Amino acid sequence: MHRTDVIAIGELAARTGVAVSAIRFYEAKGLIASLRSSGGQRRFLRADIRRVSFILIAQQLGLSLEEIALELARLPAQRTPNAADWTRISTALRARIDARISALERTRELLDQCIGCGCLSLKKCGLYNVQDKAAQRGAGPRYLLGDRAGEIAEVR
Amino acid sequence: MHRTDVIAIGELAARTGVAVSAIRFYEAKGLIASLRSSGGQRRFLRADIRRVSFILIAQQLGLSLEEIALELARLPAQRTPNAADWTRISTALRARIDARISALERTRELLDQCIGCGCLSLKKCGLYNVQDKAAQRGAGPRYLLGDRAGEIAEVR
DNA sequence: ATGCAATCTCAAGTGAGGTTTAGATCAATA
DNA sequence: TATTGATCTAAACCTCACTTGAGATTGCAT
Repeated sequence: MHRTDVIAIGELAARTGVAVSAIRFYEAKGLIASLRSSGGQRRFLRADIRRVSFILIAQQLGLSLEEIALELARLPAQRTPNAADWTRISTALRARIDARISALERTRELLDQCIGCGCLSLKKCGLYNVQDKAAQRGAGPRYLLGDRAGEIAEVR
Repeated sequence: MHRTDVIAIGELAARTGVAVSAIRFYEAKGLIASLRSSGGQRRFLRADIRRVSFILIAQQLGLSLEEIALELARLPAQRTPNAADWTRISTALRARIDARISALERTRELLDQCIGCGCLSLKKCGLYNVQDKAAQRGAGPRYLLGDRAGEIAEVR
């Protein structure tokens, strides 16, 4: 039983290593919620420390704040997530990690083929016939291509 | 020996899958250079297809355009890079890929430990200290995220 | 010679993920 | 009680990596 069951924004910041401004930003984006003191200051539940921690971890795995918000929406807001909550969510993260590793391994394989021949075609040694075939894809926001690490940039 | 030894910006765009505007942007940032036609239109060398391909690959590996510019600055600008050039640079990329894979595997291991214990507690969870800043795509001050990822309580 | 797509420049806009600033108010200590 | 640090809101600003728009010019094909 803690003396204070809610914490101020500064303490949440200190406990998570996140700037106060970022916490307000996360709240504005709907990733966390706050109560208010009589004077209008934010008060957070202790469970929010873990929610913010989750945001940081998920960010490191490449999820956007929007994607993180979707995951967090499935967590209980009013209590500390329990083992079942965490298992569900961390299993989803694991799939994400696996996918990234696979993509990187594929890229590495393709690159290895290139290191020998000096081409960057990422195809089987197209050093002298780079000019074949026209291109496939038009423009588009690069961030949309994020999950396709191995497919990009094949010179055709 | 080719009929056209230089190509227009549209062809470079088509051959790399990058938008014309992005190519102009890369040139403005000094990642690639162009000749000009008598009328002032950009003309690129065929080698620039590979330079642009390199930009895309390096981006996938989490390098910023500024970092990529540094690598590209070590490539010959006025001739097609030879096998030795590409071997040096692609070997550097390979090291980068290896590092990212290792980091992700470490993260996965920590996550696996967490999927049974249900912890999301800062001090105990190794995930909290994982540094994989390059995992993100898209814009934003990623370097700040990375710099802060391991620190605790940077509050002003 | 004409038409039209491609290209040009320069400026401004976009979106993610925040930070900074300004001026005002709150809340815990001396 | 007075003060001082923490917090408040709103809006502006920031970087990165581009895209979009406007208005003018170029260059290839009929």
